[in-house]
Amino acid sequence: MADDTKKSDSTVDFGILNTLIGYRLRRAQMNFFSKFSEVCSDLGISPGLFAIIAIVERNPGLTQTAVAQALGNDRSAMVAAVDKLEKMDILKRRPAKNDRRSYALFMTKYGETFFQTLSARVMEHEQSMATRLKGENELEWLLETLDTLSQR
Amino acid sequence: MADDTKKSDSTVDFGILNTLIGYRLRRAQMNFFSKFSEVCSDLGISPGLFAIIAIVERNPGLTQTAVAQALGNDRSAMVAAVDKLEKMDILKRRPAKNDRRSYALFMTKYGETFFQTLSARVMEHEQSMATRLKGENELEWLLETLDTLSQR
DNA sequence: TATTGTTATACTCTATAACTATA
DNA sequence: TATAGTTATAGAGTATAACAATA
Repeated sequence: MADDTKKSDSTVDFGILNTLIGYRLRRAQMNFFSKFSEVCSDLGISPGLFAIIAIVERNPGLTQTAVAQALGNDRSAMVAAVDKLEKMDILKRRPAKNDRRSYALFMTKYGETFFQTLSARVMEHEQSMATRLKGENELEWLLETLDTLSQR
Repeated sequence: MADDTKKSDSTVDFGILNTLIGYRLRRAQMNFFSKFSEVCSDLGISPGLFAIIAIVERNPGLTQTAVAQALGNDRSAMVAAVDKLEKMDILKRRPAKNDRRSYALFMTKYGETFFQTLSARVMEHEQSMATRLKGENELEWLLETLDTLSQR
C-alpha cells in the first residue's frame, strides 16, 4: 500500500470552497473581525458593541428592543451589552416617558467623544482595507452588492 | 422636557455602519450562514463541517493539523469535528504511515456520495444567491474582491 | 393578551494551556 | 526540543423559555 499521507498545506486544493460566495464571505469577515479586535480591543469594544454605539449615537432615544431589531440581535442579548456600555459611561438608560416598561438609550457626554475616537480608528482600518480595491467606484459597488446579499 | 423616546425602527439611521465594508460583510455572511443552516441542518452539517469535508474530499490523506491550518482553525477544534464526521461514517482516520503521531483523513465510500448530495444542495442555494448579481462577470469580480479582503 | 426588560439556561465557536507519544 | 493529537477549560456569541411589570 502506497503512503498517500500528505503533510504540506501549500498545495491544498480548496475545490468547491473556492467557488462559494459564502465561504469567501466568511474568510473576509473573519479577517475584518480580527483586525477590528487588534485596533479596538484595548478600548474594550467588540464589533457588536461598536454597532450598538453607532446606532444610539445616530438615533438617540431608541429603546433597547428597537436597537436589537435594527441590528438583528435578540432582546435578551442587549441587557449585558448595555450594562457594560453603561458601566463604561458611554451611554445611559433613561425611563421612556410614554411607556414605563421600556428604557430609552442616550449617549453620555464622554460617550460622544469616545465614539469619535473609536470611529476614527475604525475608519482608518477601513480605509486601509479599501485601498485594496482598485477601481474608481469599486467600493460603492461592493457595498451595494453586500447589501443585496444581506436580504433574505 | 420633551419626550424624545423613539419606538419605530423603520427610520433607523445606520450612520457610519452603512459605509463600513466590515459591517456589511457581517450582515451578508450571517444571511448565508442562516440559509446554509436551513438547507443542511437536517443532515447535521454546519458550514465548518462542510469545509472540512470539502478539503478532505479533494485532498485525501491530509493530516488533521494540515486541514486545520488550511481552514484557519485551531488543531484542538478538529478533534470533536472529526469525531463527529467519523461517527457519521463520512470520513475516517488512518494512522499516517511515516509519522506515528498523526492521523491521515480519508473519505468513506458513503462519505463520497453524501458529499455529492451535500454539494448539490449548497450549490443550489449558492446559485440562487448568485442570480442577484446582475453583471456578466460580477460573480468572478466578487470572489476576487473577497479574496483580496481575506489577506492579512 | 401582548410587549419590555430581565434572568436563567444551553449550545456552539473559539482560544489557551497542558499532557502523551512520538519525532 | 519540537510536533500531532488530545483533553480540559474558559470566554465569547447566540437562541430559547420563562417571569414581573406594564400596555
